[in-house]
Amino acid sequence: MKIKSGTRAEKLREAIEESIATGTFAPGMHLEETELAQRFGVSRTPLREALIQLSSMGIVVLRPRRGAVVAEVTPQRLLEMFEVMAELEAMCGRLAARRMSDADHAVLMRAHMACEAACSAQDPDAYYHENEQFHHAIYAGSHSDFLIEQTTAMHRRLRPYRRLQLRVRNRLATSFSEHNGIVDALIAGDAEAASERLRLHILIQGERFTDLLASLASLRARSDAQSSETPAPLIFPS
Amino acid sequence: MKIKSGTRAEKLREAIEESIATGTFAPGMHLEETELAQRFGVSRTPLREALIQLSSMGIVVLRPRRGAVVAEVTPQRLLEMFEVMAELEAMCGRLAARRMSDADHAVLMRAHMACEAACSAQDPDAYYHENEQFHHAIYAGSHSDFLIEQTTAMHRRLRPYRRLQLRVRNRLATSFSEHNGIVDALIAGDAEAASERLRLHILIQGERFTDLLASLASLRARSDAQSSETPAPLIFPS
DNA sequence: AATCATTTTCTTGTATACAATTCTGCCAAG
DNA sequence: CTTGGCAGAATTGTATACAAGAAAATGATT
Repeated sequence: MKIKSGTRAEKLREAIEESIATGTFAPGMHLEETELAQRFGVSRTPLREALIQLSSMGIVVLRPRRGAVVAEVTPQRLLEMFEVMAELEAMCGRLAARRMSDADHAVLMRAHMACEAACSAQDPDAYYHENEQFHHAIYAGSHSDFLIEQTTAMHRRLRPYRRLQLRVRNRLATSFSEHNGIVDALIAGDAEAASERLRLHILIQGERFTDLLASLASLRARSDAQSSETPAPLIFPS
Repeated sequence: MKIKSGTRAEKLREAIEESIATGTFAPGMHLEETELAQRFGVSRTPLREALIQLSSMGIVVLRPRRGAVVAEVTPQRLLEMFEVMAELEAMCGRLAARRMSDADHAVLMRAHMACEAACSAQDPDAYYHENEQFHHAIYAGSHSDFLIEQTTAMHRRLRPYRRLQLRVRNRLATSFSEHNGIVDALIAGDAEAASERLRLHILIQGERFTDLLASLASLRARSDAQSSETPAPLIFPS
């Protein structure tokens, strides 16, 4: 059992991050320090520190003397994020194929089986969770601490989008079948196959998701008449 | 001419970053808020905000209630950082080979020529600067804003190590000859060649540098007798 | 009526004051 | 000599107060 590590700024960061991920704070929304501080029952000092952290993570944009706004993510940018993610995961896979121990394999297989169960049960929420374990097992298998950190951070940043993705028709079964190929390559120690299959696994998610967002955006644009100055449509899961 | 954008926390971050890069603040050193605030002539508030930013960048480690220390980078970790950097640059190269416009090519060639001049003049400082322009031209050529951001951030983080690297014998000439191959692949639009050559270009730097550090570390270990608890040798350019 | 200048208000940036926790040094007991 | 606990000091975390810049509102001028 882990004791929570205090420092309100830390908890605030998580709370605000959550609010953004769930759409309570919509993209483009202006985050006023005084108002947020009141809402969370703290002073402005820890709140500012939380905002600075979120800014470093790219989740909010902090312009000097002009306050903080929730970062807006265009479909184009989201695609670029998934492309980078695909490259990082591919790298994890390449190293993991060469470096995973028997114990690592066991952890991977356990996560893989759990994915299979969730897939059979048609349970997207369970699959979402087990899928995270599965991918993290691969990151860990790379045995490169720095790579693990970078990839985990990126994974976290894309989390809300991934989650939405799993709800589209047949995605669970397709995803699991892709996992099968990835596991085979990793167990066989085939670095190039593991790398390439992971890259595709992620790229496909990104492309599908970007398509989804683009169609949503065009739908919205049609209903919005001519809303004057929104240079790039703001997109985020509900 | 650009006006500097106020906010002391921002300037503080740069100042501290510089002090760490130049070794004034050595790895493992405890950064005391009150003392630093006095030294820079500001209060603790903007100083803390600067430390939080540096923590997000991985340059300092911030443990709750226990203060900030300059991050220690082991040779192992440094190698891992260069490996990730190599992958990012390779990705930039792959995209750039397909996407660079004539204008992009012109910018690249200008930087390449400047590198050649610095190389001929045996001027490491000039080469260091032109080399940055050269690599940034490739990042920009990828036309992926997110990738450009990530790669630039990583480049910045490795900057002090790169700089030291350029002083080893013949490295300038070797580096420039590698640049030649990269430019050829980019102009020819050969994505795989550009990607692979960039990956090697960076990996070689990382490996050489890690070797250098490891030998320095073992030298130090020998002279240090048995210094009790330094689990990983702290490494940073002077 | 529209536009520009000015003043007012509001928000952010910084400093200081206070609270809470951790580290240090000392003393005592084993 | 070591170990354990207990003040005291020192340092970090948070709140509040103040300063400075930006947005908003007001009024004067064309």
